[in-house]
Amino acid sequence: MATTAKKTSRTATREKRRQQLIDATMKCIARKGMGSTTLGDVAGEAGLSQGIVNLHFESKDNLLNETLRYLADEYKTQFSHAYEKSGPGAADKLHALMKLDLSPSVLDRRKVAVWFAFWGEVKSRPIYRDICEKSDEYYDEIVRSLCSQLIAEGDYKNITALAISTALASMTNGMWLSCLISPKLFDRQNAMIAVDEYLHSIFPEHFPL
Amino acid sequence: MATTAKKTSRTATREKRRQQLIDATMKCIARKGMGSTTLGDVAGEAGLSQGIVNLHFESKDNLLNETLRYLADEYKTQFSHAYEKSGPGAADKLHALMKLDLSPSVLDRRKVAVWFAFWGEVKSRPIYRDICEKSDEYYDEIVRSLCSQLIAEGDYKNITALAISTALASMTNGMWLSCLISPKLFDRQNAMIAVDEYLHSIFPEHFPL
Amino acid sequence: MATTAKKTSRTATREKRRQQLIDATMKCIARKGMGSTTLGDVAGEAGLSQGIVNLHFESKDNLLNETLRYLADEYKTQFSHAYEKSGPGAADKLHALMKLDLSPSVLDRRKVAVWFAFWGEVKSRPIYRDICEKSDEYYDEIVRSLCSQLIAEGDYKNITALAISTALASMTNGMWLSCLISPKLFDRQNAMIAVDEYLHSIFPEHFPL
Amino acid sequence: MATTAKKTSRTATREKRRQQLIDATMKCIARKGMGSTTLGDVAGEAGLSQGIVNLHFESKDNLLNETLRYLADEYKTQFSHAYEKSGPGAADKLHALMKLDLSPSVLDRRKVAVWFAFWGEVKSRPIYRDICEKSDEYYDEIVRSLCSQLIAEGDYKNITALAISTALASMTNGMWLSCLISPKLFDRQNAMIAVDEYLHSIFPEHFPL
DNA sequence: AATGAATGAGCTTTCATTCAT
DNA sequence: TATGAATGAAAGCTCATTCAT
Repeated sequence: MATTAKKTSRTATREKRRQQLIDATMKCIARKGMGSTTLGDVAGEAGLSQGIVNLHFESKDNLLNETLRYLADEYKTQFSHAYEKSGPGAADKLHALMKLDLSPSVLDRRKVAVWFAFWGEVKSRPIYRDICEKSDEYYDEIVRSLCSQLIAEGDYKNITALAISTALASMTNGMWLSCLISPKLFDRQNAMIAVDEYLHSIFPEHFPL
Repeated sequence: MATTAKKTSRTATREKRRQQLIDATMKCIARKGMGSTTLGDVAGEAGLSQGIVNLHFESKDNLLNETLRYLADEYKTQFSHAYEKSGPGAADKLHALMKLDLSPSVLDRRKVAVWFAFWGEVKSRPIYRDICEKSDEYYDEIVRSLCSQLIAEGDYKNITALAISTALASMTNGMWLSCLISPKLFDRQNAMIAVDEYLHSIFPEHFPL
Repeated sequence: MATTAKKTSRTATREKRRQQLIDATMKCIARKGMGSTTLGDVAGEAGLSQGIVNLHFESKDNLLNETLRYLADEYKTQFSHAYEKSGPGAADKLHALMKLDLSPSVLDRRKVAVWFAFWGEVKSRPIYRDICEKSDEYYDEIVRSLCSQLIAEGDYKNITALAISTALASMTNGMWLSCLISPKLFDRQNAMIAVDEYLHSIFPEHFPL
Repeated sequence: MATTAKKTSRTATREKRRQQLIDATMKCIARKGMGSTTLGDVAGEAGLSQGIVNLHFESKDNLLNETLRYLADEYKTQFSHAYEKSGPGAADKLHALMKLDLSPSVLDRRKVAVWFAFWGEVKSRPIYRDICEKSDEYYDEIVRSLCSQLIAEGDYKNITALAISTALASMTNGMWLSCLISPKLFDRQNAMIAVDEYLHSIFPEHFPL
């Protein structure tokens, strides 16, 4: 049953409007870049009027903060989901997480562009850093813990969970950059192969070819 | 060669000014971010007057293009230098290149911030993409060729040079991101260890522990 | 008279709302100044919703006009009351009126601030001028007539009622300004003394020390 | 000799530009009121472009502050001048000061409108209050001191210098209001007569009719 | 009658660019 | 070549007003 059926543009839940504007913001950033995205662009993209963003977000800065927060939350949700839904073993989970990072829903060039747009301002905007750092910490910790489990389970010597989780996280992020810069050249499959080979070479027992 | 010989004081000055302004631009971008860097900031950072940038670069867009070009050239120079100066073997060279990417002169948070600032606009500025892509291609090709050599030399099966070079390049780029976002947590040594472990696991003969 | 009799609850409500909004307007003007008072502020001060002012006053201009009219009416009421209630002689009445102008109910810094806020726009808003002028004329005429009476009654030479009423009216208005600008320094008693001394020096017979 | 003869509009002393803009600001405030004066109006009045005010004053607030400061300084200058130039006796000086307050150069309706525009915001803008208060204190002190001198010189009993100076200062300020509100009715001569009569009634020896 | 989300004109402010010196 | 005052387009933001509920 249609929840509340067709609503006119004048009435929408506060939350819905905010989400609509955040979506529009991401679209604009992906298309025009962060520096060239104006509140007018965002409003236009959402099919609403000039003042709408300030009405719902107070300021452009706040809109961008919220957009980044949404981006991080959204990723976290997918991450948690992938973690939960995957097979019970640490290897299954680790693989699922790597796969997620290279899946079309995450590694979408437009979405990646938005991430990079924010990363590009991280140094000069402490609040972006805070949000990204918190997000990364959460992610790193889980990956590291999975690596620790694998090390404990297998006969792996001379490797540290920290080094591996660092390598893995870095690798996928670096691949996002490749996708951004050389979309033509970038090959999702090859990327996945590179990850798989890495996993195999480190944890041959858990990740046979 | 004549070009590097004595230049007339006039062109020397001109070139010097441009470099001075590019340096100022990078400093500003690192400190304030790309979006907040104005031509006034750049001129001020260089200790010169308002109109100076337009005088030497015509437009802001052009200044930024030239700055990115400089950044890419500078990296290329260091890259070539590391390549030439390193031991004769492919393994030596590969290791030297990886080391370079994590060396303080390249992996400097301020410099990384500038790279990310440009990457953040790559999607919306084809010219940035062109510059970055060209740079990456050059780099990837050399790394891939080194990997190919190692594969040919050693008894490595089931691995492709492409996957490895992809992994390696991605890994260091991803590490730059960690340095940017979590400078406190980021550990250059651990990063190097992660790379070394990876190289060892892939090419155990060439990279013994 | 029917008008002041029982009103229908609807019109009563309507009148009450308008008064409530006028009161809120004066509070806002006193606190934030005329230039910074928004309809949102007024509605908020009244504990009502955004659109309420336009509903009851059509426009902001109209609200301000009505507020000034109310201010003038309110003063006129107090003025008339002071006039009627005071002793029968012209001297009594004149004194009562002067006293009123310096009484806490009239010379209240917040209220004075509102008067000055409107006076500040008098030059550019003919309607404000009209309202103020009408009010002043009424007031001046009565004071002048009282002065005339005193001159007729006493042995005062060489003075004109016009000059005196001008001086008196100006004096109290000027004192309002002192209260506005130097509330700490301003002394209501000293102000009254100044007026009394003036009256005594002009009309020694009617205003003995 | 022409100082620097005709200059183009593009080049003017910083100080001159600022003054030009302050003049334009006063004109605009007098004509349109403070609330309706935009930076565009001011720039237009000065025959310059949009951004000019922010270039020279940083912000609108600052422009207004500086305008009030100028207004106060200008008055102080005229005041000091009148004080110095007048006859040696306290009576001469006092009379000169009163006359100044009613002279066309001070009591000009446009200028008065500007004063009232600022006074209208005094309550809500502490900085305006500061400026006005400082100005008033200076003025009051001199007038009071002149009154004290007259009291000492003459055979005047039962009057305090404070009460008189309060009355005098208030009177002229109040007359400004009359001029603002009822320019048609307001009569400079009658105003001066009112002041003179007052002075005569208080200090008959010093101010004979 | 009352609400409050939405509008859009108009404001202040910023800043790349121009240009007289 | 360099300066820096001036320009003016464009941005973010405010707010009186409208209107569906």
